[in-house]
Parts: sequence; C-alpha cells; structure tokens
Amino acid sequence: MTQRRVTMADVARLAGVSTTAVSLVLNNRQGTRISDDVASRVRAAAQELGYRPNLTARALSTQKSHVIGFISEQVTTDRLASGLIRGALQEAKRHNHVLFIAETEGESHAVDEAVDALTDRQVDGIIYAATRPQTLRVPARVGSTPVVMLNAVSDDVADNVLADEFAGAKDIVDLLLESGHTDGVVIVGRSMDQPDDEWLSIAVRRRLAGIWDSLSAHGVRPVAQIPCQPWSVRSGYEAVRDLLLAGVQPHALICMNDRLAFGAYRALSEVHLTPGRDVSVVSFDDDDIAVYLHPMLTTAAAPFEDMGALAVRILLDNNHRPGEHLVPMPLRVRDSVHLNRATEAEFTAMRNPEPDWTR
Amino acid sequence: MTQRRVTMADVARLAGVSTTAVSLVLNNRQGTRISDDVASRVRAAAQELGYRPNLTARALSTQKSHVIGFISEQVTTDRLASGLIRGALQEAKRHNHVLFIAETEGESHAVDEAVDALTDRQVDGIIYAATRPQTLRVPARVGSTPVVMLNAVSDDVADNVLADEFAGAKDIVDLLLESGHTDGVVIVGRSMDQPDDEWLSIAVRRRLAGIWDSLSAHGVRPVAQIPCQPWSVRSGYEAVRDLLLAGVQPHALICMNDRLAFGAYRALSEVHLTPGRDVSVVSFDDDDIAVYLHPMLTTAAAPFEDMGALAVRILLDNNHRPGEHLVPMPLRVRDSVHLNRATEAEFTAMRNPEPDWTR
DNA sequence: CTTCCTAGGTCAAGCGGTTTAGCAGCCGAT
DNA sequence: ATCGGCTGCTAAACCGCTTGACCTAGGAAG
Repeated sequence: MTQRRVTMADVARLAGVSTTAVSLVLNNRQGTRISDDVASRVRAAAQELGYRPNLTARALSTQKSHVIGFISEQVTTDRLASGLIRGALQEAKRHNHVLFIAETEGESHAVDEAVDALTDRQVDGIIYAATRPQTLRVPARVGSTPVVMLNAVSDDVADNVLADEFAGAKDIVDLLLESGHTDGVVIVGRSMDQPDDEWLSIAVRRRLAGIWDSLSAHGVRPVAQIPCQPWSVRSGYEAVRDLLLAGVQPHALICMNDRLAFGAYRALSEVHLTPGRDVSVVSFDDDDIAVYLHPMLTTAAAPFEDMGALAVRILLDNNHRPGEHLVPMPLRVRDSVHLNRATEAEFTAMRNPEPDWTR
Repeated sequence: MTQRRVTMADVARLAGVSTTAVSLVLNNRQGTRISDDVASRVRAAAQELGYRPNLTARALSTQKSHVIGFISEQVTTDRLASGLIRGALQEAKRHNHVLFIAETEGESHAVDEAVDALTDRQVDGIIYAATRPQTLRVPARVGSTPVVMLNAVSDDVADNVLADEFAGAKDIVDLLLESGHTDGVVIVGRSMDQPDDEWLSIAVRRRLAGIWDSLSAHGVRPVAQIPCQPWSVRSGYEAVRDLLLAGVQPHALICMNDRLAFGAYRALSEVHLTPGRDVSVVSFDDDDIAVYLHPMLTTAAAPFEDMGALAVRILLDNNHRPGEHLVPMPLRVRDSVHLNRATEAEFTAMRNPEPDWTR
C-alpha cells in the first residue's frame, strides 16, 4: 500500500557505491571515469529494484522540468485547439516531455493565472495557442521562460507559428482554376474591397491575398464577392441563397471556410444544383464537417497538428532562428471539384487514400 | 534576462526573519504562534519582491504535487475526449490543480509509458479516460497513486464514472412517446435480440435497456429494429434507405447515436420526408453535428464535461465512497421531435435558449 | 531567588536528485 | 626518494520548501 518508492540511495546501497556513482552511470555521462564493473553493478541493482528516477527532484536540482505548458483559449472546439494540442503532445512525447494544459476562455486574468500556475511549476517553456490568429499581448510576467505563439502573433514574443495561408489559398484556387472552372467564380465570405474590421485577422488577410494572387495569375475576375459576418453555416446558406435569388449562376465557389461551404451546399441543393457536378466548391480548414458533406469537400486543410508539433520543436531547440514559422496547408482533394484530365493526373495522388466515412 | 527567481530565503532576509516563519505565515498555518507584527512584515516583503513559491520544491517536500495526470486514448475527436478534458480542467483549476495530458492512441505499451511518465512526476492521481465505455485492464504499476476510470470500467480500479445511459435513454424515449409518436417506431443501430459482440459495451447495453424500459412502460412495440455495425453516417443512411425501400413507413426513429441520425436524415430527405414534421427523430450524444443538422436534433447529451469534473472531484476527495458514479444525461430538446401540447409545456423549458447556429 | 510555563520564534534535517571539489592509490619520470 | 599526473570513486553542498524539535526571554508561581 504505502510502499515507499525506491530511490537512488536504495540503488547505491544495493550496488555498494555512492549515489554519485549511480547518478553518473544511470545518466550515462561521458567523460567520467567509472569502471565497467561498477557501471554494471549499478545497472543491475537499478533493474532489480525497478528504480525510476523522481523527476520532481531532478527538476528541482537541474532547473529543467521536461514539462511544457500549453495555454489555450479553449481546449475543445472542432479540430482547432484539439489538433494543436495533439500535435504538441506527440512531439513532446518524442522528446520525453509532458504537457501541462491550461485553458483561459479568452479572459485575460485567466491568462495571468495560467502563466503563474505554469511558471510556479517550473515549466521549460510556454506555448500560447489562440483559436484565431490574432495579434495579442502576452503577459509580461513570463520571466525567463521562453514562449512561442501558436496560431497567434504577439509583438512581445519572438517566435510564432502560423499556417501558410497565402500559399494554401493560392494552391487551392490554382486547383480550381486549372480544372477549368474559370467562369462564374464567386467568393463567399469576404470581398476584397470590404473595409477592415475586427474580423480581418492576419490569417484572413493572407488567405484573401493568396486567392487574389491565383485569380490574377490566371486572369480571372470573380462574378461576385459576398461578405459574411460570422463565417457560419447560416451565413453561407443565406449568402448563396440570395445570390441565386438575384439570378447569378455560379459555377465555382471559393468559400472562406468549411462552415460557409456547408451552408452553400444547402442553398445549392435547394435549387437542385449538385456540388461537384454543377458547381465546383473549394474551401478552407478541413473541418470535421468536410467529410460529412455529400459530396465530400475539397479544401485546404489547416495543418493544426503540424503546427503544434513545430511549436514544441522550436521551444526545445534553443538555437533556432527566431521569427515567423509558416506551416504548409495540405490540399484535401475530394469530390466537390470536378477535375479535368490534366488536374486529375496532377492532383489525384493527393486524395485521401481512405476517406473516413466510417467514423 | 537570467534574473533569478525570488525565493523564500529572499523574503526571509528582507523581513528579517527565518524561512520557517515565512513558510508558516504564507501558508497561514493555524495553531502556530507567530506575532501579527512578523506576519505583516513577511507579507509585505513577499508582496514587495513579488514572491511566488516554487511548487516543484514544495512538491518534493510535501509529496503532493497538486497535479493530476489525465491519460486518454485520444485527445481530439468531437466533444468526446475534448469534453472530458475540458470538464476535468475546469474542476482542477478550481482546486488549484493542473493537468498533465497524455495520449495513448489505444496502444497498451503507450499506456505503461504514460503511467510511468506521470508517476515519475509525482502526480497526485491519474484519470484514465476511454473513448468508449469498455471494460479494460489498467496497468498494475500504478503504485500508490489513486486512479479513476472515466467513461470506462476496470476490475482493478475502485472508482469509475459513467453517463447514466439507462435513465437518459428512458427520458428521451419517454419524450418521444409522450409526444404521441407511438406508431411506426423504429430503432436504428441495434436490435434487442442481436447476439453479443465486441460492440456491446456496457454503455450500449444500458442505453438499450433504457429504451426498452420506456417502450414497454408505454406498451409500445417497435415496427422495426435495424442493427448497424459501425455507428456511422453511412450505416444510418443505408439502414433507413433499405427500410424505406422495404415499404415500411416510419413515424418515429430512435437512433442509437447522432451519426446514425445524420445518415437517417439523408435517407428521409431523399424520399421527401422531413424530420420533425413527417418523422420524429431522437438520438444520443449531442455530437457537434447535432446542431448542424436541419432541423436540429433532439438528443440525450453525453455529459462529458460533468463527467470529467466529477472524476477530478472524486480523485481529490479521499473519503468518498468508492464505486460507480453515474452522471445524468441532459435532454437537448430541439426540433426533430414534433411536440404535442402536453409535452410542449413540459419540455419547452429544456430548449437551448440560444441554439448555436452561429458557430 | 529559583522553577516552570508559555509565547514567539529559529535550527536543521529532510524530500531525491545533481555536481563540484577532492581524496586515495598507483605509476612513470626526474 | 620526490613529484606530478592519471584513474576511479566519494563527500558534501545545493536546488527551494516544509516541519518536528529545540531554544530563549519574560512573567507567573512557588
């Protein structure tokens, strides 16, 4: 029951050596002169007793806890924070680190509390993850603990990792246009000349820039651009419904995210237009709903897991060059874009080998 | 830069007392005789220096880390693990605890690794969360660290928290039947007399029992029961499509989960039957997709957040009575069941005040 | 004038590791 | 014989906090 955990002293006693020797052997430190005889005795003893080092004690002594703090506005919400966490988790594990998780729900006093709770526990670094890539102030009180912003930007913090929105947008629109869908292009979610507002985060800005870069490279002008305030299913539905009511016949929809696309699908099906046949649709994020849709959505995936992993790597690598780290957005080529022969050949390899229909 | 963190010794020096005094004051321990004068000097000094205790050191000394380990098969996946984590997180925070997260992806060696990683860090307790309420063996090597199973059951572990599937099922089917939908009842997902298989977890068993309890209490016999192997969107679609093809006209669908319901919706709409008008649909889990559906799904919600919170409370309360802890499943009364006057009055209060359409 | 409380603290030994300085023995060179 | 240098290992300080044992001065009691 209250069996004391076996300590280094126990191992030392059994092996008939000092704890120093045990420490040196078990951490197999180079450059220290320990005989093979002692080394093997120590190892045998440790093995026999089932010794495991107490990492709390080690942390106290070495000032390295092998723990990373992960502060996030929310831990739940579709793939977003989940993906970031999951990526960070796996990368941390490979480096024998463990993750503290804290949630702030956007309240700034909660951020301070979380930072305190983590630094009080000697974390080796802090990852601050936001649900939307915004510029935000990170609490000054981080002391000497390194911080990296994940899916966010801060003036005070050197490192931040973001999705490569520009390239992703360019790629997915290239796919659309090179499949021949250059007429009747509609952008759902935002117009280029719409005035700036709180919604215009860095991510949106770049996503839009990528779209336009591709459009003008192909000499294409959209027939309509519809701003939407929240990027919700309802907004997408209303936007496309109104468009159809106004008599516009779209042939290619560029939706600013998957939720808008979901709404667009509904509006299209109401007038018996089938996505992927009558209208090609591309979108962003690869939200969970993307594969629930019928036909499944072709979308530029937000690479959350990769981003989370990269954040950890940056934190652990103390001679990386600081700055902005962009993670590519992989294209999920599914069924909402009708491919022509050329693009079929080029993009077919990108298809999900096994769409997770069965989930 | 490399500014040393202020320690208790610093505070003691500034206040002109011993570290013992500082410790006693700052932890305001009762029954120790410290003058008000000293106490206030200590507090002032701590305040002035911005002292924060080093919790690693404290943990080493007290053998209590104020950290809880959370091992989960997956951290992501729709509301499931996310909800459990989120609930645990918030409850932990209220008790000044922090959560370590570890993920196993179902591999058993990963479980051992995770347990080691956590116990090496002196966690005060471990929560083991599964994605499906199964009976599973928990590694023996947990030593003296208490464990609670979350959404799972183990013979070796005393405490486990589960959703109250029986009551939830009974409630949601009561709602359906008392709204007058007693003819043409179809159970989608499992038949009562289906042979046991790996899918028949405790949760499913109880859910089914609750359904039948309600049915027989109301003297209702379903016109059909359709087993489905994975409870996926596709299965639900195929099940209902085949049913309709066979000429059965359902008026009330009891779907074993929301994904099946999603598929059922599609099959119904193909023959121009509208859920909530022509056919009432009830379901389980309150998955994310439940509110994306049109009309929104009336479902018995899996109370993941409450379950996570309860697990933490159990772990921290060392004189609770051990055993099985059931958490009620709240009904989400939305639009897929056509209510009659009586049930309207009774259940209308349960409606979500603000459906999160806008997400 | 001792003795005994008691109020008000302090000392020092942990907790379980890491790490620096140093010690003993042995050998070859001077 | 002396000295320096190497090899192989240990003593002890330290990381920052907690805690049971102990110490001291002042007043009350004898």
